[in-house]
Formats: sequence, C-alpha cells, structure tokens
Amino acid sequence: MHAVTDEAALRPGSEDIYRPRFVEDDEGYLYDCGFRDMLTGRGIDRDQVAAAEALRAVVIAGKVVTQRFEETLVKHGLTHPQFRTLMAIRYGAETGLHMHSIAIWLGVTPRNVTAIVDALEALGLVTRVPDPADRRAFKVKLTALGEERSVAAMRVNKADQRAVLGTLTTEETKQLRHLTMKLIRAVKEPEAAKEVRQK
Amino acid sequence: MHAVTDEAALRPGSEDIYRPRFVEDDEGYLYDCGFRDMLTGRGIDRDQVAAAEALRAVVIAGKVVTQRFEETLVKHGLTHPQFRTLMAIRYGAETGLHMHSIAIWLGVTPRNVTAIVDALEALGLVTRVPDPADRRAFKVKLTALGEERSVAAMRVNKADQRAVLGTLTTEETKQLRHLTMKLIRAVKEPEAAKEVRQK
DNA sequence: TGAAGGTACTGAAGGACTTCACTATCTTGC
DNA sequence: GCAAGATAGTGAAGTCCTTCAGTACCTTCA
Repeated sequence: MHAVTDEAALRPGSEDIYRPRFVEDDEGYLYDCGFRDMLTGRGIDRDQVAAAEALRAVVIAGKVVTQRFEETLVKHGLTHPQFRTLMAIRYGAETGLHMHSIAIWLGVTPRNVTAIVDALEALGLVTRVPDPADRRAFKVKLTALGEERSVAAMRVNKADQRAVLGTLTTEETKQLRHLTMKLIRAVKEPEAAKEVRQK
Repeated sequence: MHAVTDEAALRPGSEDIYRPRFVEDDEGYLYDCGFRDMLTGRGIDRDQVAAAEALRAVVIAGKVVTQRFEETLVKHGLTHPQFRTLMAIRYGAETGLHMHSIAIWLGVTPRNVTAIVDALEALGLVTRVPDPADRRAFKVKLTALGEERSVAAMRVNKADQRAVLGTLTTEETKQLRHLTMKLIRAVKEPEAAKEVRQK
C-alpha cells in the first residue's frame, strides 16, 4: 500500500484546486455559488449566465469523474485510458480488436491508441497479433494476465461508478444521459439537432 | 483567413473519430446505440449498463463541448484555457487577479497558470504587475489589446454556447446543471452527498 | 525578534493527447 | 491487370496539463 494520496493531500499544488460552493436555488437545483457571484451584476443577461453555468458544470463533471476513476485505477497499476482500452478489447470482440476500432471506442486518434497499446504491451497485458486478413493491421488481444487485471479493475471501477452515481435516482441517471447526449448531438450533428428543435 | 479546419477535415487521423449513433429509447431519451450494443448480452446487469452509459455521455459531452469552443477560438488566435483565463481576469477583478485565483477559477494547478499567463503575456494580452501588498505575488491584468481580443472572443463564444445549448429548453438547461453538479458533489464531497441521499 | 510553518510562483520532468508526414497495404474502377 | 486513391499503423514534434522540488516571501506565536 503506498500512501501517495495521503502525502499528496498535504502538498501545496496537489490540493484540490476546484472547490465549488454547492448551493440550491429556489427550485432545489444545485449551482456553484462562487461562479454565479462572479458573473452576476456585470450586465450579462440571465440566459447567458444559465448557459455558462450549465456548460461549465458539464465540463467539470466530465473532468472530475475521469479523475476519480483514475485515482482508483492507479492503485491497480492502470491509467484510465489503459483501462478503457482493456474494456474495449474485452467487450469489443473475442478475437481481438483492430487499433482503429479501439480508437473509435475510446474517442481518441489512432496515433494515441498506438501509444496506449505500446504501454499495455510493455506491461504484458495485451499482444499485437498480425491480422491474416489484412497485413497492414493488428488484432490486439488480452493476455491471461490482461484478462485477470481487467476483471479486477472492472470490479473496482464498477464500485466507483456506483459511488459517483449513487446520489442520483434511476430516472435522474437516464435524464443525465439524455441531456448530455443532446449536447453531444448538437455538437456532432448540428443539422439533426436543429430539425428536432423545430418540431 | 486560414483554411486549417477545411484541410483538417479531409486528412486521415483528423477526422471525427467518435461518431455515436443517436437513438431514442421508448421513453424518448437519447442513447448511443453502438455503445449499448457492445455492452448488452454479456451478463452485465441493467443498472451498470445505465451507469456506464450516463457517465460515458457526461465525459464525452465535456470533451466535445470543450473541443467545439476551441475550434472557434483558434480562429481568434486563442486556445480555450487562454480564453478562460482572459474571462477570469475580466470577471474576477478590475484590479487584476492573482495567479492562484486564476488557477481556482480554471480548476487547474497554479503551475499551469504560469504557463498560460506566459503565453498570454507573449501575445501581449496581459501583463504581470507586482503586487505591492505581497511581494511574492503578481496581479495579472488585461492590456488594451487583451481587453479588445477578449471582448471579441467572448462574443463568438456566446454564440457557440447558444449553438450547443440551443436544443435544450430553459428547464432542461437547469436540469443539466443540477445533475452534473450533483455528480461533482458526489466526487468532491462524498459525505455531504450521502447525507442528502438519506433524507 | 526570530524561528517554524504556510503561501505564491516557477523550473524540470513526464503523461496523454493532438496534428502532420510517412510507409505499407488494400480496394476500386477503368 | 494496374494505376489512383483510401486505410492501418507509426515516428516526430508540439500542446496542455500534471507532480515534484525549490526559492522567495509572509504570518504567527513563543
């Protein structure tokens, strides 16, 4: 057991920089009091404050959730992208997954997958197997060790997910998925999103 | 006008790697069909699939929104962190802001703010003014050029925010803020979040 | 007043990710 | 059957961010 986290908590620069003040508005919805204070009384219209608050919350949520997962995974000798790659291979295909497919699952560039798989291969968790059907490509497969580690990591990650989403009801979780997917669609498919808006 | 984005759109590796298939479930809530397909029929319980979907959507939403903003800002010669720093200074204090305060606003480490401010100073958009009240510290202030640029960038960013949130109603925007803030609180203040859960 | 500990900032090193440029291979259409 | 163009993967270089370590300065309290 390494006491990295305990030490880190004491060290300047490592402390948790973002410390929002969670307050409920008159409808019972949470907001970050510090941020709202900064923005109010400066001639910014109400809608824009609402927009800025929501988008800021989404971006920060994505970040802190990722960091939260990373913390646990580090104890299992994995980074978050490494873990996600193992999951991609586990769930993507029994026969191994092409680098490009991993990139799509992770939502990163193929070049980045090269680096992640390099690291996983160095750890002995995956192997690159030449694809007989396409001599440019590899199938990336889990080794026995990789299988074992990914199962263990998945178990703790499952607990983390529960911890993070524990305060949300089943309905709220679905709402959250829906609203963030709407945001993603607005960015990825502006036209489709507009049509929906007009109905 | 540089045609960076047009060229990039044609180049392999630069294409949009994550291309979700947006589908509505029977309640009218959006989900990513490709991801759900990967996970179903593999002995994963329904709750965990729901959790994984929601968290994945949050993380991706944070990422794509950031990228979307970045794209526009690049045309104005600013990165997203640079822009956010300018905003922090504009809204944080008329008299200039300490590096540490900027770090808190941005939610990054003080060390990182040093680098961002270095870049902004090199661009001539801000200046470090020694703080007479604390000789360790600087007040970072906008220059006239920085003022001008930040106003212009703010205008386009406002339009971007509207574009991204355009498909959400006012109520949905508040819901989104609320749910993501709940997530942030669950990570940042696990105890407080648990209490709420028990009421 | 002066030692102990905390705070503001920065250098060095490193991780994750990106774009650009390149090789090797596959696919298509004439 | 073969040239033109697409696709799979990687090297090089650069960005943003991190942690760790170090300097200068402030604050506190005996």
